[in-house]
Amino acid sequence: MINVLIADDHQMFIDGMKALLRDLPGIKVVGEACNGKEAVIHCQENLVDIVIMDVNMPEMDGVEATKALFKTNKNLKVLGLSMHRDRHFIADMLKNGASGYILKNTGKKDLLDAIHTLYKGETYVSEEVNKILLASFLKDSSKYEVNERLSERETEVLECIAVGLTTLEIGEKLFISKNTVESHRKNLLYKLKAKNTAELVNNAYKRGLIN
Amino acid sequence: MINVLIADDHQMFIDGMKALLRDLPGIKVVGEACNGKEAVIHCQENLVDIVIMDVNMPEMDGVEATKALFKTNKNLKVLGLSMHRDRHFIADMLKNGASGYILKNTGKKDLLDAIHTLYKGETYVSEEVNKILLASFLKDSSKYEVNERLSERETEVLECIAVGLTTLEIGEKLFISKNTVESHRKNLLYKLKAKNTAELVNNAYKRGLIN
DNA sequence: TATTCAATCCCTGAAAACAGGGATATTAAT
DNA sequence: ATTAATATCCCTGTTTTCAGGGATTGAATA
Repeated sequence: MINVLIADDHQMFIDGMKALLRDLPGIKVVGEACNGKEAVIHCQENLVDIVIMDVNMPEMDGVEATKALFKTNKNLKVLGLSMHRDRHFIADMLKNGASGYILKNTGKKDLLDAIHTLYKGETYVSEEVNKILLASFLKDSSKYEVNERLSERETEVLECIAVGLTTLEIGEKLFISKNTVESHRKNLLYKLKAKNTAELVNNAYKRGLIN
Repeated sequence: MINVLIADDHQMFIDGMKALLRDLPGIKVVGEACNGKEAVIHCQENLVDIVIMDVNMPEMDGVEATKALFKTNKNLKVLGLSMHRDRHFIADMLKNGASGYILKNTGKKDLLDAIHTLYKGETYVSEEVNKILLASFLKDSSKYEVNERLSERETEVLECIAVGLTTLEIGEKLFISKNTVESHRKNLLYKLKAKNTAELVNNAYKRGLIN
């Protein structure tokens, strides 16, 4: 019997997934969580084999939750799940201990394949995810890799930018000079490969850095 | 027997929903659609009582699809569905013929309540949706209402802004003068109540105008 | 028919963002 | 001990956006 936990911030998705897995032999949904924190707590207190983990969640996102889970329990398998076909999420999840990744626009078959593959101790990525990873690899292999993970400060600045604050206003709010904010801005543009503020916010959404 | 069609752009959500409704007496999922266009076509060719319609979809969104469906078949009931708790979507759906609305963060119970209520010919909005509508009503009742619906052109410009094009570049791409683009920009800022480009993109995402 | 609305075009001046340098202190990792 | 990353601060000049006017056309609607 494979014990599965579902972590997603949309109850209806959880309910649907539970119904999907309900009648399947060998699979049992033993719990649900609407954010990363709940997922981690549940796994510490109960026996869970596989966590189906959405990446974008409030409180604690899927990447952080996976990292936390992997630290305490190496036997636990995490299956990453997201709407966005963004390579950074996929890479972050796999780097931090996830054993598989599928997109929400793939269907039931891929999900079941993934669960069974993970339970055997192997890695599963759906066909589309594989393409994304391959394309990403080919593009980056020759160049030096930029650390696209944002620092705490950068994330703060990003959030301020998104709600419409100007550089000066952000400086006042965070008690730093406007020059500093401009530096963070530059680094954000670089890291998120954006040409201007509009694209910055757009890319931040695409990567789920804002919700 | 209630014949249900599910329209959502995420296959996994459709599969989950199908599983959820599978074993229920009196309900039968007779079809699925991954965009508004498919939903409309399916309803023209098959007998459908209720369409569970996601708002954010490619090709043709839920609002447009509902409008189209309502023109040809008044007996058909549409249940609006979205992740975002944005009052504009809810209002747009209900104004254009939807008989109910629920959010994806509500669970199975609300969904079933909604389906049965709609089938009886009544209107259903979940508790949370009701709160949103009430708050919206209280806020707007005294003021004149701004038509926040974007024109086609404005939507085009919005999309260009989001991918990082400048006013000049947008003008070149859409074969209009930069002055015209600036006008659209101004109207967009006004309609989406944004102070600048960053907040504009942010609000557009929050309302699901970009995906 | 009159009016409203979308879409187009035009202008100016101020504010903000962007490109592009450079610099220092602290901390964490190699 | 050195390096790398983070966070901080500074400057200049150019480009872009924003706020604020105004105007015309055509289509749809009341």
